[in-house]
Amino acid sequence: MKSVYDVFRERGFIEQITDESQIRELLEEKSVTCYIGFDPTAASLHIGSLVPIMSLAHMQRHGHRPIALVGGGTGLIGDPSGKTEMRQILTRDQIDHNAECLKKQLSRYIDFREGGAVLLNNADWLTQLNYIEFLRDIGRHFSVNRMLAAESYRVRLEKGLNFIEFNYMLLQAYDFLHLFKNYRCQMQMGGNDQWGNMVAGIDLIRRVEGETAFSLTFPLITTSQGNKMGKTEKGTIWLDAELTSPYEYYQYWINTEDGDVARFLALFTFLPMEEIVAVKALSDARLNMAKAVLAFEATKITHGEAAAVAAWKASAEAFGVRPKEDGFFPSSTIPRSAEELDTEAIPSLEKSREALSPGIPAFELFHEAGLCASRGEARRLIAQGGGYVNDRQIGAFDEKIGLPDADEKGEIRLRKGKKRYIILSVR
RNA sequence: GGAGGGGUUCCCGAGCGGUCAAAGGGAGCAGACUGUAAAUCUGCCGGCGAAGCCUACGGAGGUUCGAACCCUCCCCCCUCCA
Repeated sequence: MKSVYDVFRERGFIEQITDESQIRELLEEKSVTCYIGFDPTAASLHIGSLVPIMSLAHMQRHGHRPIALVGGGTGLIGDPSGKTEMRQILTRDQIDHNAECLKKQLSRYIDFREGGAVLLNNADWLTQLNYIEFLRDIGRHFSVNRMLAAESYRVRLEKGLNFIEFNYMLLQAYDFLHLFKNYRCQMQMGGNDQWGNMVAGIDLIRRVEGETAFSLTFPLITTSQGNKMGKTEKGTIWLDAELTSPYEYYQYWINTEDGDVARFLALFTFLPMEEIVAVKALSDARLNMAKAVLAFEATKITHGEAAAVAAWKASAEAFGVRPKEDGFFPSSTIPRSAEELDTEAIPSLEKSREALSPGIPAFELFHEAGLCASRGEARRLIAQGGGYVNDRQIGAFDEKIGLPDADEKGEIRLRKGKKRYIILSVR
């Protein structure tokens, strides 16, 4: 059986790693406890956290013990990076609330039940620290000279760095030490920007405990366009179904750029690599089959099978079914035939008969349906030919939309451009 | 604490008394082309609207017929000196 190390390697999870051969051996031979920190700055995680999440899931699947660490302590100080943003000082209550939400969310991917993964909040120990003690016990192990030489600080030294930010490394290193002592956590994983902090933690553990710990960083995942993942017109793609519906989530993935499909399948699904490799042989429109599989599997992991099927049905209804060739991704549970498609998962809006019978000007409807941010935008959109009713281009911005436009199911399909649908149903 | 430089529309960044809803770029949206891809070209890109009005250039006042642009105070950021 493949070790989780091999899995990380072949699926593209590894950017940097401290001691490759030792880590490989360790992961092959025994159950290892590892941790990743998550910032509780919001009540939901987004796509940017998916790589860390998937890595923890892989760890658990291979018999290791993941710790998801919510950064409640650092959240109390406020993440000082990013000078344009106000330092958001979250209250303990907010942090606790967010931590609860994150736990619930992470439970979809990782099993936190007894004996499984562990969820911790570093506020539990960081807020208990005594400054003088901390300086004497921990601070003395850190060389300022060395910290200043670190790559992660060098950039900041030109732009300005305040003391809180400078301390961040110590706190994170202390977290690692704490987990090492109390949970025998030997490995930290995280984004590549965390490398310096992780190494500081390893260093601290060596100095205080005289033992060796490890770290592994993930590459910063960008699209082949060089963009950060998870940003669209509507903003962040969240993992919470309330914030980003499964349908939208599915749509995000199915719109993956050609060059990213195989890489994303490896990172964001559990499908076997042997099947993913086959994608490389696909090109042009046939590659779209793989995008559908990616979208389906990714949606399934985050929102469950039923939601994924609903998103698939709605997408197939709106955009047409993408054929799957026989033997294509046998491990995927994506629907293979299009029997009953429906539009249930497509965002919808209800309107009463009375409201619709006189007809509503198209631009007002587009605005109200949330397809356009303002009436002005809706006017422009329609004037430029980007507004459609039931796949018919709307001629004038104030064209009346009403009951005659409804089909036998009492549905009117509003569309913005090629991709965004809203179903208006007559109540 | 002292000296200097800054805070402009989603981001970067011009503007430095009227012609400024504010150049240019990026992002975004739409159209054409397509494969719900990319690239390319074109148009749009504060709100409400028929002219016009309203809200915007860190905050609060002031000078002016008129201020993003001048003055005063305040807040924040950066650089150098202590």
